[in-house]
Amino acid sequence: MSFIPLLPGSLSGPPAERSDAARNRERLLGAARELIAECGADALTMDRLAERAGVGKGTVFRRFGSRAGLMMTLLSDSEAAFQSRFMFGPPPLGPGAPGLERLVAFGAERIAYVMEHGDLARAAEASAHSRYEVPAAMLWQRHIEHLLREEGMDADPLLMAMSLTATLDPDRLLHAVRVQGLTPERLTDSWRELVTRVVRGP
Amino acid sequence: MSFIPLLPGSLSGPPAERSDAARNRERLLGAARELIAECGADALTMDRLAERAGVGKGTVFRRFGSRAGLMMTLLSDSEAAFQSRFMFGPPPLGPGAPGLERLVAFGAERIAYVMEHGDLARAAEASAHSRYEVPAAMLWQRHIEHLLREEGMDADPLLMAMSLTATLDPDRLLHAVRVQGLTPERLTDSWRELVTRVVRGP
DNA sequence: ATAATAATCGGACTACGGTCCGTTTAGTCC
DNA sequence: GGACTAAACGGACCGTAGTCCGATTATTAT
Repeated sequence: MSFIPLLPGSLSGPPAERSDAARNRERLLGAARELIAECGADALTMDRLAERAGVGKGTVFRRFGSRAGLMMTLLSDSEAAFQSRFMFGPPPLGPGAPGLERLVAFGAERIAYVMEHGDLARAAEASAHSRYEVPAAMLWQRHIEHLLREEGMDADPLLMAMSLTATLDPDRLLHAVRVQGLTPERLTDSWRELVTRVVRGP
Repeated sequence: MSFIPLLPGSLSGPPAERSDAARNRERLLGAARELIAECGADALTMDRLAERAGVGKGTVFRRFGSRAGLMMTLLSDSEAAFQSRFMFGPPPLGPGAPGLERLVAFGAERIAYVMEHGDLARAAEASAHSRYEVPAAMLWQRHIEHLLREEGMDADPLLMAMSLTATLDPDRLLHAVRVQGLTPERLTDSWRELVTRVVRGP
């Protein structure tokens, strides 16, 4: 018998997850990916998901809280990868390059990210209350603010970061590309112009 | 008998509105204003509105198409006033002032507008499909684009206008003020900084 | 006035996100 | 193994936006 639990057991974290709960979470994530592959993220309803996964509707909501929460869970891997790239990865996205170059790279990567995971990202932030309190969104904004300060931005970096973040909103970007027919390259070029002008004061 | 109809009759416009339809539209608008005055725009549901106005639910939707359409109708007066102010009114908002000053004034007025009609504006653009194809929003964006060109903006004025428009999104502005506790003055100052930097290239 | 017609009306109906609560079951302690 | 407890389960239920279609009514021509 071991007195010391060998791995994530009862050490201060949430009291672990019951086995049936874990099993159902996997089932649900699998079913969600299937449905999205078949019909797209927009067509995924919580009822269909529950049916496909063979669980009750209540279970879906207990696991993910809301439709947006489910979408965030589905995105969490690529989201975490993105975060670690701009926080710890190689320049110009990661630390080591000048702030302006990092800002440009950040926008470019973010636009590419939205082009790839667009519908999911949109669905993930389409929550009724507060699309702006999603931890990921707050992190991006603080990151932009940090880079602005690093570049000597004197005029209210918080609000400048907010404006720049608004430019990268998935909903807007997807509309620009899918409805207006603009190319991602053009969006990226415009982002470069924008941040350059904002950083270099008038 | 008169061969020529004396007023808005059958002259090319929509074939006029039946009297009961007009009466019901007035009833509905009145009831909507009452409900909003009592409980706020967010608490206005189409069922309650129909009940208060004493009409069927179908009538509400035939008149306004959707909840967002109703909100747009409620806003149309102040919206039209705003539009004519920045298109034909006195400087610095209207023509006569330099483009940059007009841009600054536009943002300031828009922020004030959102502070006053915020919930309505948010509800009006919260339509499922395409919040960006609302005629009013497209007009603002083209106006900003026009002012940018006037100031000699060389770098993709259309997308720069899109970014600036994103900054003025009612949802974001309301969140900044009501949740984050920022003051409208601070938003206005930041807008001034932003457009100044964007217009004066690097 | 009457009939014909086309628009309007009303409310039952659907789809969806989200909640609630009585029932079941996994983990634990004896 | 058996009893106990807290968590998980499931699906009935709710509120809401939006649709549909048979019944109604304003309007116009005769």
